Amino acid sequence: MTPRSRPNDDELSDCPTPPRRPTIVDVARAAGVSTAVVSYTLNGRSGVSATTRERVLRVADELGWRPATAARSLRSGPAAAALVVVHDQPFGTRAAFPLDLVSGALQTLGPDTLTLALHVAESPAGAALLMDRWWTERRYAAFVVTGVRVDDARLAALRTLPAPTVVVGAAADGGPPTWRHVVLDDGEAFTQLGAFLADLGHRRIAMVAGSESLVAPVRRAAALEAALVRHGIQLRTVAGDGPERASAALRPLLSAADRPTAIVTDDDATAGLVLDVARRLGLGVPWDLSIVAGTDSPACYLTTPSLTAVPYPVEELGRATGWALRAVLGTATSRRAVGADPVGGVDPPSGAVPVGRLVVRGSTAPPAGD
Amino acid sequence: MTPRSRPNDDELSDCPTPPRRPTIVDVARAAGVSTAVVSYTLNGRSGVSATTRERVLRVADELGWRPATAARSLRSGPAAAALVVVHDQPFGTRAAFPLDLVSGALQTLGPDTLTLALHVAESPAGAALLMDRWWTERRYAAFVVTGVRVDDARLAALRTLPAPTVVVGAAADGGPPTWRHVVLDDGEAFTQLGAFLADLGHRRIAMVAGSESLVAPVRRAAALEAALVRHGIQLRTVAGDGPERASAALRPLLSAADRPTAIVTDDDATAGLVLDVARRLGLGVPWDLSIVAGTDSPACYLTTPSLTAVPYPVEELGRATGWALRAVLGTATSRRAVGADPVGGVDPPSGAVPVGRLVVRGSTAPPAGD
DNA sequence: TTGAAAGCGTTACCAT
DNA sequence: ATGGTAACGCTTTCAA
Repeated sequence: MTPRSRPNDDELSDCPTPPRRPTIVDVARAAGVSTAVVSYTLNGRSGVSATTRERVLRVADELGWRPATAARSLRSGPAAAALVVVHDQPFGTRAAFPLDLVSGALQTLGPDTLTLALHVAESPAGAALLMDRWWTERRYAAFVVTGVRVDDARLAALRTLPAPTVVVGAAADGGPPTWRHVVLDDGEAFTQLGAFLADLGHRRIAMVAGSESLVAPVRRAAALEAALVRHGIQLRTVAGDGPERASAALRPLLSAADRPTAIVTDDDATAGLVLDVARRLGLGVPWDLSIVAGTDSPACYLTTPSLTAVPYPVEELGRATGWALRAVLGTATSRRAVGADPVGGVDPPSGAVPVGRLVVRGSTAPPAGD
Repeated sequence: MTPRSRPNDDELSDCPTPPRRPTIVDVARAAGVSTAVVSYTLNGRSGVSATTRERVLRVADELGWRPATAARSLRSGPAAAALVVVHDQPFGTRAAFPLDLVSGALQTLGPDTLTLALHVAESPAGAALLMDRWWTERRYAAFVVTGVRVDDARLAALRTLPAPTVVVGAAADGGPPTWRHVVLDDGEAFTQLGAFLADLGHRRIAMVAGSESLVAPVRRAAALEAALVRHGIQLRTVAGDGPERASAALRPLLSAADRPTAIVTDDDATAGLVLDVARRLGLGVPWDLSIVAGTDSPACYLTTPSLTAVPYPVEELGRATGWALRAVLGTATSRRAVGADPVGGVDPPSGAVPVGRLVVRGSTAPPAGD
């Protein structure tokens, strides 16, 4: 019943060596069938009688058989995708984004279907280089790109490979047919935010913009500006990329006679900074100044007062990314079909991921003179 | 000169299909040598004449040859390690830790040598399951474990596999010979912190502890307590795992008549919370209350006043992790030798990673009655 | 329904 | 110094 471990195994030294993992050859021998039958069975394909299938599965289980990734990849191509995170600036508060995104993606990707690995690169160009290398080495079957830059070296590289790609948070279209876009409807959210501030009575509004090399912050600022214009308000924008630049810009802005009564930031950390600068200048929040963080996070309710913020549904973005990943691997010149059943909710991949309604906390109020 | 792409390629449909990547067979044919010579050349092994080597390298480069990961792994075992991050609670402020750690590890790991992938699991048990699976599937050659729990399912699993493992931030020893420990000398740092506070004149000191299921926070609290005992001070400790528990514990603590004059936290976010609660209670920081964050981060100088903090050298921890990874893969029943040259600094892997001196900012001062 | 055998791309051993 | 070739573990025709 117990098969000999290997035919060409030397008899002497099998005690100290760790026992070889069983292969389908072992399973086939133990089950008294050929390897083809085992392969068919283990991949759930038709053409195997029920009794044989059951016996093979039982034997495989008893032997503790597990597929060897490398052998499988050699024939069928890799069954993994990668997200290469660009580690430009030291990670700020939003640094958990990639981890949360992957966490969300796992909810729509079964753990068996397709695995999503995270890697780190120093720059977009470095990330592009890695993806190029890993694609030609057939290490990954697809890639996920987040934090898209204005002229992004990664997208340029992926376009020429061309590898199945999921682009998160950039434009809703473009790229080869093997690309999918996951978009966040933050334009809509910032439009609503504009209306919210205008309705509160604010007329002098400023935005501390995020990095102007990043696509999403630019889009968000534009959406807010457009919304305010519809209320006859002109948005003042100051550069806010990094704490130094932000506080340098904030001090004169908040000291001036016609200082804004409301300030919107692109991220949560900068909103905290605004709060700090305001306090140093003796401005009461929210009475003298309203503050809105453009990206909600746990840090937003740690401050005094807590910060009104635009939600940032990273997990849902991740779920959508999972769907998109299955889509590109279905579409693409893919080397292996993705598994059947989705794991998480039954959401079919719809349009943009909705942001949801502004989270109003203590940092916003009507302007003082109202 | 240009070799035919494949011998058994059908002649008709090679326009639309993406051209096959060249293999060493192609290189061998083009260079007029055998695949063995090509393999030896590309792996930089001796036994190939200089002229042949040069020709082979040139041809391989012209053809754009890249090794196929799967084929290589099939023979030599995987050349990648994985860090499975446990995503218990939503990632807070320290969430960037894994990313920064990997970033540091890349500095001692060449990109070609060994790649380090990041994955996410829902729980320690889930992570253990994944690592078990991926080890038996021969997907990864080694694993990195961070954020070690008191009874950690991951370590138990890794011990039985047994897989080469790098344990970051737990005890300095233990485990099979294929394990390496990367330890942070935060015990020393917290000892110094105790002396610092005592020297300032503080006598009533409290610590808002981190999660008691995590090894590192427990050790840090113990170090502080021991240091203070040597100064005749008894440390009061309150549970601080999560913002809710922390603020629930802080309010009565800071309202009491014998409230502490100094508070130490385990992490940065909790320190911000302490600052907030103190402010609401009308306590001036640092005059009425000194605050020290047990983990420095960019958030620590965003507050008013900025927070005195214990440094947290994650990148250096990462570099040490890189070294440890090379060590376990040298030691282990490893399936492939790790590459030769370290990339970053020439640091030989010494003892514990030093934390460095306390970063004194605005949140600490002698107690009021002094 | 099942078996035999040909790959997949690379490495390593044994001849030459 | 170089060539031939057998693994590595799995998938997938093609026959039986």
